[in-house]
Amino acid sequence: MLTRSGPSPGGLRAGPAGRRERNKAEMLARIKRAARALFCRRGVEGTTIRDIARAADIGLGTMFSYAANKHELLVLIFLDEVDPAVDRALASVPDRPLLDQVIHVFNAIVVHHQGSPGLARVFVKETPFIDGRRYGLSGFMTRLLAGVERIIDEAKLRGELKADVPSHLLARNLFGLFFQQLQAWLGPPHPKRRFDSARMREALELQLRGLRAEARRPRGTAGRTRPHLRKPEDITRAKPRR
Amino acid sequence: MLTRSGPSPGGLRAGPAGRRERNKAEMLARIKRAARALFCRRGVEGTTIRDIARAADIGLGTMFSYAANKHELLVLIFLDEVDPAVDRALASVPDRPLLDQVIHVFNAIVVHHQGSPGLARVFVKETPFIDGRRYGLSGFMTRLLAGVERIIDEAKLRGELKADVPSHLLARNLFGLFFQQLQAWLGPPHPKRRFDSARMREALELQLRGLRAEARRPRGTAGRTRPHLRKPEDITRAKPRR
DNA sequence: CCTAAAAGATGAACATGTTCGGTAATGAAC
DNA sequence: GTTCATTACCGAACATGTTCATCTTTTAGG
Repeated sequence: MLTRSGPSPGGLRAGPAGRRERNKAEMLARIKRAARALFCRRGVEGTTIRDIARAADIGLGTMFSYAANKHELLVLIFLDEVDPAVDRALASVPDRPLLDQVIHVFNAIVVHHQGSPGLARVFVKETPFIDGRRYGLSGFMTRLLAGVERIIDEAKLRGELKADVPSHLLARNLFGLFFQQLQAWLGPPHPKRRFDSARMREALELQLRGLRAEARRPRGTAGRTRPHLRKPEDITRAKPRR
Repeated sequence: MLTRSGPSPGGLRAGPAGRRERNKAEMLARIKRAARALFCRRGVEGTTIRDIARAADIGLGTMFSYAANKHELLVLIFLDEVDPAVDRALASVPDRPLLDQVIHVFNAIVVHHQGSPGLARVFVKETPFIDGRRYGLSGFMTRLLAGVERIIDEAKLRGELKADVPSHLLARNLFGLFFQQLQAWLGPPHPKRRFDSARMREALELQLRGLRAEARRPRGTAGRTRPHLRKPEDITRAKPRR
């Protein structure tokens, strides 16, 4: 191994966290970078662990002390990107009806996945089946659901939603319906089809229907508190076409 | 291969569907029988394709002309059992509120899966990600959703549900919420936990809330058309405890 | 009956994920 | 500075899913 040079003769062992820690962190970063590049270029199944090890200049066996297996490695990488994307979305919830707000959050995930459907497919397949405590997936899910729950609570406060709706349960249901859409999109071996955001909106809308507060409505327009400002599809992303 | 004897000297080539067809069907049956037994005894991951081939007295390569891979073989087997179970459930929907009826159908799947959670785990994981057209999975899903839709329509007819609720969409949502519960049950690597039917009921109940018709109600008990006859949990299974 | 083409079955060979016993680097104790 | 225990790293060896060139059986045609 020429690149990973010797014990670095003199200076910089002053690192505060110890050489070992730093090496480990750097190595994990190198693995993730190499894996991400290869996964993107050749797909998940088209990439062997040997490829990743070679690209990261790391022994084959070492890979397995950083990720239990190939698929979990992908989850690890994806979470690194999805997690801040969701945080950003939660921090930028628009001032609109609850349905649009929830879709805004879920859309952060959809948009990210659209960048690499092949990888997202594996991610969505593996996510419910890995040990949540590892890789902070459990924390991610908790934060996401808590965020949705907060949005719901705020909708209650501004009188858009009935107060007796259990927020936690509703958050879980909404996410579940969203995840169903994700699976329907990425599940079948059609890497082509686009995510059907109109259909997701329908599904979420149906869950919300009847839960809306009925006070202060001028007429009887099916319970909607205020009118939508755009057509349903437009919320997806800036992209003006379609 | 001694058992699969020679060209059977004289008689029984009179088979109406041709020897070839019959052999193929019989072979598939043999594969499924052997695979099911081994999967049950040693688990999916603990069973190799070589094991199955040996048990079924079939060449290794032959396996792959009957099922594209090991997991799809499991789906094939499971569908054989789940499909009639669901049909039976759809044919025996009790005369009760919509929620109980839907749970009755979904419960057929839960009960079946409880018999072998290890296999069910793989089944639930793979199901959304295989080609639906193969193995009749697509037909199964269509029939299941159509059945739920029919139940919903009947609920509309007897005035339990608002007439403007899109039945098809509601059926999909209810199934999606059910499937989420399945994944939550079988997904994490805890083969122990039992299916949380109370939680499923909550989730489905929340989807149904507010969709119920409001006419003919004697008082204002949250829109329920008629009272439940038992406590919610009891619908799950005969088991009186809990 | 004989022959040829088509369909099916087969297992050796291959590819790749994963394990594990051995080796080297690191940090602590003295 | 030396010693020692701990941790990390490594890749050969293994296990197993999957492919494919070859052989066998079946069917159709003459």
